[in-house]
Amino acid sequence: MKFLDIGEVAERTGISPSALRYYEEIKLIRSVGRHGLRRQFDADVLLKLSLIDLGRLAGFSLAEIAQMFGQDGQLHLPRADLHAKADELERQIANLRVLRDALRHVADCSAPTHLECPSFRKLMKAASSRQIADRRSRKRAANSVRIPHD
Amino acid sequence: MKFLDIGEVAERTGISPSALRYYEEIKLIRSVGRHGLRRQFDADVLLKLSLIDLGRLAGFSLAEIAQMFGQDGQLHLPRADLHAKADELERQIANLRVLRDALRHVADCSAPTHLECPSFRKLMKAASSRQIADRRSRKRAANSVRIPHD
DNA sequence: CTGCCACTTCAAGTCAACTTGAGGTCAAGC
DNA sequence: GCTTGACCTCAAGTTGACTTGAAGTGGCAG
Repeated sequence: MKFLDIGEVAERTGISPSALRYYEEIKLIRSVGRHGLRRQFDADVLLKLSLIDLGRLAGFSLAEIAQMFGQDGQLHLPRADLHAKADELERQIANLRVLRDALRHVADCSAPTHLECPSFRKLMKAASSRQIADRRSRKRAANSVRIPHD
Repeated sequence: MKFLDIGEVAERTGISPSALRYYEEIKLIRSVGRHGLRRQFDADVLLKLSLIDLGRLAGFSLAEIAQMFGQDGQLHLPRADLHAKADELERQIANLRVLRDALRHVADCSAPTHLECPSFRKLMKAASSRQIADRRSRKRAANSVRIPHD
């Protein structure tokens, strides 16, 4: 079988070796064994790292991501939770769209002071109510996360 | 005029007083003066904080956000830069959509091991090539950011 | 058999973004 | 005039996610 050295994994994923060691230390990924001293990774770690990277991009912490993978390493969460996460992403996407639109607006409308431009304020107003709601639900979520003892 | 105490700003935005002081310290926001010891904020800081929060959600660092506001405190960047930021957001939104779809897929398709489900792998494959490109462009962006000395 | 070099460990350092704590101030209400 | 409570400063601490550095190891090419 063809296993991967840490260097190869690093190169293929763009994640540094030290980060990969760190990920293994916190049990986010697993190496399948050693060749001499060297960790050997199974090729499917690449897929997992894609997923991890995607999760980080989405603003999840490594701890949250670790939770999404069960302790067996498979993606494995109650359906309801997965849909909840997806909904959370949905809201975040909406927020990003607001920000994107705001940036485009600023680039194009270029009134002297945007904080006073009515259509800009309107854009922001719509966003800010949602933001506060998000923040509250995030807090709730954070509080409700009970990390099971190892 | 009706100015706002830090406590009121905190309550209306959901951002803690200590965070607000920190934001002021790094010159991300400004108070208009003092009432005794107490900072007084103009009401428009609320809008600015909305924008800041939105930016953070989008994954920008406070330093990056500070750059988007000029040193005069107004949103004020060359058009091209704004559009570039917007494009970056666009890509990020696309990534989030992939993640969202991946989560929904896992919730619904529930094959025993997702890492082997072909439609799932396909989803990931599409994402991972983009991720690596993103990472590279981020690196470039980070390197090209030269913080002007105060 | 000898080097080389990509790996290894472990402790400590770094950075962003805050939070916490100790000790102080001051305007407003009683 | 005194208390109260929301603010203040400043230094130090915290958390997450790594990075860096020093000192060591071991498979493999020559």
